[in-house]
Amino acid sequence: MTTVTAEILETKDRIMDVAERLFAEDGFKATSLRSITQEAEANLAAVNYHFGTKDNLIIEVIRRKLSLINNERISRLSELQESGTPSVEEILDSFFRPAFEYFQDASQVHFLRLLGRTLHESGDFLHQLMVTDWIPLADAYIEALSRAIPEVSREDILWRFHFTMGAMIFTVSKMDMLEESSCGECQINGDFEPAIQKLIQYTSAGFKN
Amino acid sequence: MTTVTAEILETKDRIMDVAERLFAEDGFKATSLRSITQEAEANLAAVNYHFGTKDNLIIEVIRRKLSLINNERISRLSELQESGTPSVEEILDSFFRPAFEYFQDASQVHFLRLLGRTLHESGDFLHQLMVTDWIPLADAYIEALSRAIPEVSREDILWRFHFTMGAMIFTVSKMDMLEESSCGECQINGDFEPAIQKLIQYTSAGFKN
DNA sequence: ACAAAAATCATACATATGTTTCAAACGCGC
DNA sequence: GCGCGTTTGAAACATATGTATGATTTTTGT
Repeated sequence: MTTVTAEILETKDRIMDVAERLFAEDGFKATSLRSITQEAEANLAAVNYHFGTKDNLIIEVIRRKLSLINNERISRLSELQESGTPSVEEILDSFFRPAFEYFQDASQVHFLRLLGRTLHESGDFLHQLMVTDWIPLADAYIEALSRAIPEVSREDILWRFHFTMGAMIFTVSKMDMLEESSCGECQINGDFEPAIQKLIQYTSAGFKN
Repeated sequence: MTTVTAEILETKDRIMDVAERLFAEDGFKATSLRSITQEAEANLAAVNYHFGTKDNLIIEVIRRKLSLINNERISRLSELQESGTPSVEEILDSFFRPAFEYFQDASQVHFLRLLGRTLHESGDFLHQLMVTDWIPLADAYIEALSRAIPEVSREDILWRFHFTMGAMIFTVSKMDMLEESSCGECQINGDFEPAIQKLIQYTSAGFKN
């Protein structure tokens, strides 16, 4: 079956959706295939049928949306570079915004959280993702940033890019922390715009010394 | 036995040391008690005897050093505040430095990595640590930062403190990434001073807009 | 309508896990 | 040396896990 019924999602997609959320909430290792298939109303064997192994499942889960985000990043960065040398703010905007706004559906925040968690785990599957998906992207951005602030040494660019990743990842994966208790003022409510603005303001200031 | 033999560590300490490293390397859930006790040359039952449960083990592992770091932070912050209103740089220095330099032994970087990983996991034990150890500390620092830059709204202070945590955590838990491949220039070699300097420079610039 | 392919299902398998149990060994004060 | 609390030891328990296996149902192409 390759045609999609409008009402009911394919088993494969249901599994990926549930896996995405559960991996994000409880972590990769702590999430059992049984809890995934049960909630997805699929058979346990379905995950091995469609994905082979659990490792392959999370790889496909991450890649299906990360590739969209990263393609959008590259696309926007290229567009910026066509009309001159973009500013640090413009570069960072093209990096942050796709991650936040590509999925306006607030439920998709699970994916961002999963991404953040995964970057802090050291599984073998992560290394594969890094090499194929991350390093080329990072190189393009470091190059662009170097041109935007040539007075900053390449070593410092790398440090600050690293810091910036940390700020962004922590923000997306701990967004619920910001919404609760100690920070009643900063509500998100599915509107990421303030978060993006403040993140750009903070990180661009850090970049420009 | 409560007296410590100079040569040989107590079983309890050996278990904690190994657990700290393995939790940091592979994650909490992925690290089995058997792999810990085997490497610590202890019996499997020893962990349950000394710690009760696995959850309790990681709590004790984290707390034994985090409390030292946090006490040092509070101590340095208080000292700063005794002689006037400290600058953002001084405040952040008192926050970062204890985490990096409290353990000059380079092997203790495992603890920092564990701390970073743990903050991105959502176990029940984490919430307990947050309430008792983290929130009071964060409040003190947010208060100090508010006084250092009164022109910045409290909402922005919270956002920027959040970003700063992300930058720091990602740095300590991914320090090996900085040391390899894409960043041949930035070597650490057990000397955290450059990392601290660059982190302070970056985050203080972000704070001061 | 029918046969081939794709997908689903119940179930089994082998293993790994945290935890418990209870006996043996050990350390120390007397 | 002895007795007692503390610590270690080997093994068992109950359960959870990822994966594999065939049979069965559903879908698809013709």
